[in-house]
Amino acid sequence: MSKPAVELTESEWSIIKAVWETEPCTAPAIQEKLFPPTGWHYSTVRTLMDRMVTKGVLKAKKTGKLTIYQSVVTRAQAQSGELFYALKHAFNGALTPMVQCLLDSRNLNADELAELESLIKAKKKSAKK
Amino acid sequence: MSKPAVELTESEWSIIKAVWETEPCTAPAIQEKLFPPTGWHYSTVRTLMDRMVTKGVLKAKKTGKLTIYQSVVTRAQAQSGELFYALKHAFNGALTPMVQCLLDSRNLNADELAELESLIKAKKKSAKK
DNA sequence: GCGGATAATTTACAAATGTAGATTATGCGG
DNA sequence: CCGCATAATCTACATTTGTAAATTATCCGC
Repeated sequence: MSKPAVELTESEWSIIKAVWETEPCTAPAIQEKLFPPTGWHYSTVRTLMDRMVTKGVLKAKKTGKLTIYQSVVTRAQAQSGELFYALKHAFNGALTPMVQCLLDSRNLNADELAELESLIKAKKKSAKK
Repeated sequence: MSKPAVELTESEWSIIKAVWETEPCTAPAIQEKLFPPTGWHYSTVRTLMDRMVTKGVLKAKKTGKLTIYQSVVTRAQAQSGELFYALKHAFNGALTPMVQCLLDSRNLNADELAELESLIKAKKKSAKK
């Protein structure tokens, strides 16, 4: 029952996003992929990834000389974790103010607003069972 | 133009929330208020608050032997910062998936959904100018 | 079987964060 | 004016995070 609540640092987010796009994958592959935006060297990436294995957000399996990594948490889980963190700390768990803040802090055009509206409509429907 | 993007740790969130409720206030007052939930001692609270002054999220003014603290960032600013952080890292800046995740990860009842809907309606109206 | 290329391992170190004890200063009530 | 209660300051230390160099292991092609 208990979902240990995924919490990722900024660097870890970079890593896990790259992993999701490539897994199963090796550290060198991730390093190469992340080098342009981050400039991280291999040992940096490797250290981060191994720490993430320790934390249980990635898993590693050794095959010959290569270590193959995979994610343990899904993107949705990690997203939820991040969102809950914000909801809990910044909004004391209150959803409406959070959405209000979202609406206020970005300049949404009519299309976007319409899209959000339809998301809610859809949710209403599915909840009504 | 530049809003330096407020970023708070979990402990800092606790502190600043207490400050918002009490300011202007002293460190002992905040410590007392936070002791029940956190168990933090005076020096802990004090250290955190002084670090937050350094970061520019609180300001302090000495009056006699007392140091009086006030927030520099508003609740709304801090909330935006937290939300943006999540939006940027977990959702690559895409609003719709974020809202989708919000809708999915909590069991919202019809009332709540209606409330969200009306928030959006209101926003549409104000945006249409 | 050997040398390179590639990957892994080990070790390091600074900054940030979480937590607080020990020491010192200070204002107020008697 | 002195002692006490309270607050402040200073110092400390462990853990986590960010970053990486140096060293070592290992496979693959020649």
